[in-house]
Amino acid sequence: MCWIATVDRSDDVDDTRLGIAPPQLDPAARQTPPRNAFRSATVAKLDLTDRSTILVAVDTQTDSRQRILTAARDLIHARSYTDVGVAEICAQAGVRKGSFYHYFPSKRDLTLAVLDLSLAEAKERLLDRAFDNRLPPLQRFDRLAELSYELQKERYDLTGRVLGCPVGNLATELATQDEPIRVATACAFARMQELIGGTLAAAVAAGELPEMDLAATAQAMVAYYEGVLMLAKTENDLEVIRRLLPSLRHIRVPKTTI
Amino acid sequence: MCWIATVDRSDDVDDTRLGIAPPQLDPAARQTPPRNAFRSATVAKLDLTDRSTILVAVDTQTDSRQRILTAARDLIHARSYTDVGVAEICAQAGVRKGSFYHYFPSKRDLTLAVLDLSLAEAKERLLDRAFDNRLPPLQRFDRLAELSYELQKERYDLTGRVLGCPVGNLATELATQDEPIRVATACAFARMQELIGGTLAAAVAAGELPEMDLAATAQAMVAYYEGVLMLAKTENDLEVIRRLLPSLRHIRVPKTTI
DNA sequence: CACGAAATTGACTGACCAGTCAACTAGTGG
DNA sequence: CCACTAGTTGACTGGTCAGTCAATTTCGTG
Repeated sequence: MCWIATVDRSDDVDDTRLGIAPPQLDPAARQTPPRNAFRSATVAKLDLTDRSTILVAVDTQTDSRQRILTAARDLIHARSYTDVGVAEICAQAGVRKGSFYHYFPSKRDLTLAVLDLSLAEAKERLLDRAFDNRLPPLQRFDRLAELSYELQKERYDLTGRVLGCPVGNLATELATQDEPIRVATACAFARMQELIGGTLAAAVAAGELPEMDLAATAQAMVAYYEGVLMLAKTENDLEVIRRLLPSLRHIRVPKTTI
Repeated sequence: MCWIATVDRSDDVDDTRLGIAPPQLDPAARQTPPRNAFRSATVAKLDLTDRSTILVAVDTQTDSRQRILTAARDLIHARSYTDVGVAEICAQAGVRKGSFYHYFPSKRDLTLAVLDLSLAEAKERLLDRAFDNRLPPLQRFDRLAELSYELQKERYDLTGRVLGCPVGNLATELATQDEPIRVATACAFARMQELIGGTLAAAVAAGELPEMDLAATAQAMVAYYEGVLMLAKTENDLEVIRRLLPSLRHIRVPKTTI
């Protein structure tokens, strides 16, 4: 669904990607915005040669789903899955319960979607930046430690608490009770392990690190990473991260010799 | 409250400590056991010179409190604090709700008592045995890894699940929401850190380990330990413990040089 | 026996839980 | 106008929650 509006050129409009192909835009469409329309605006610079305005394509799809997701992500991260109810999530998202169940069949499905969202965010803001191939292998661990500290600090500044790792928190709370969530969190850890394993392999190939059990060392690093965040959360002290996480680079599991 | 009974000497009676001082024992007390009395027996070897029996002092205090404690310990360890209700704990303990609140003012107070119980058990079955002064320092970490595996296996054989560390589980779930529990779990971690720190100091003094930041290394080891248990729980795989935990001995945080 | 203390019971309180679903609203196209 | 689709509402269902507390039972002592 699409709607077109003209926006004065002086408006501060962000030039973002167009979610809808130009042929579907109808310049003659009505100009009154539908309910909630401006929540998901995307901008299309079309023909500007004889216009003084920018045409804006507005995706009328509501953003209720997204609001539910982000509300759930924040509440569950700050507390726990079981402690945060659907009613509270709806209240924070500004929707009613029926809307919630329109978008998510169950609380668990919402939480699996929250996990996907958290992973996407961690990928963009943490993993891709830390494990950038342009960085020397060992420096990636330092980068990981720095970025992790910064992200935890961000939440701390908002909430007054060290919140720990959203994946680790959910795994710890639910692994014994909810198999799909256990599997999803285990997959998340496995992905992080792969990234670390790739870095370790590069470092060994470059002669920067000695031979070792790569898979086990990568997994041990994931364990250490999660453990440090757990301790920082328990102490409610960001300095625990700063003090302990840089030593991630020294974690080693030697090859087993029979 | 105390009651005395004579027990035939051939009975297999454990020689344990006496909770009640001898002058309070009345040899003429009646010999019929009160309700639930045998649940909390303590043994007193008194005057045996002209007797063929052992006198047993039986504490008549009911064991309802203890049953509530152990029920809560098992349920909360297997699931989570928020997910286990008071009603369910009472059902498993075989008491009614009023009894629960007779012994514990609140669910949180129960959980603090559960933490104390878990710590006492960990001290007896894990920490005192692993950190036995008769063991060479580095062997203590190996012993810690072995015993931890055995204890987790014990729960796994009963429940079909790797349950993780009860302290770490509670910390992760509740640190941001319940200050007394956060503090209690932080204290538990600090105690483990002290034991480890003492072992590290001994190893450094014996020339078995190089200089390092002792406090940070001990804390890093606690983090690694907890992280490994979390991963094993997430994977629901005891072998994760076997593969990763022995490397605990290699964790190092060097002294910071300015 | 009587009495006081300890222990137990369980109905009750006010609140919250995940999920259901008929009714309604909004938008689009014919 | 109507039909259809997408989205929203919120009362309802059957259940659970932590905690309260008067009544009852049990225990120990004199």
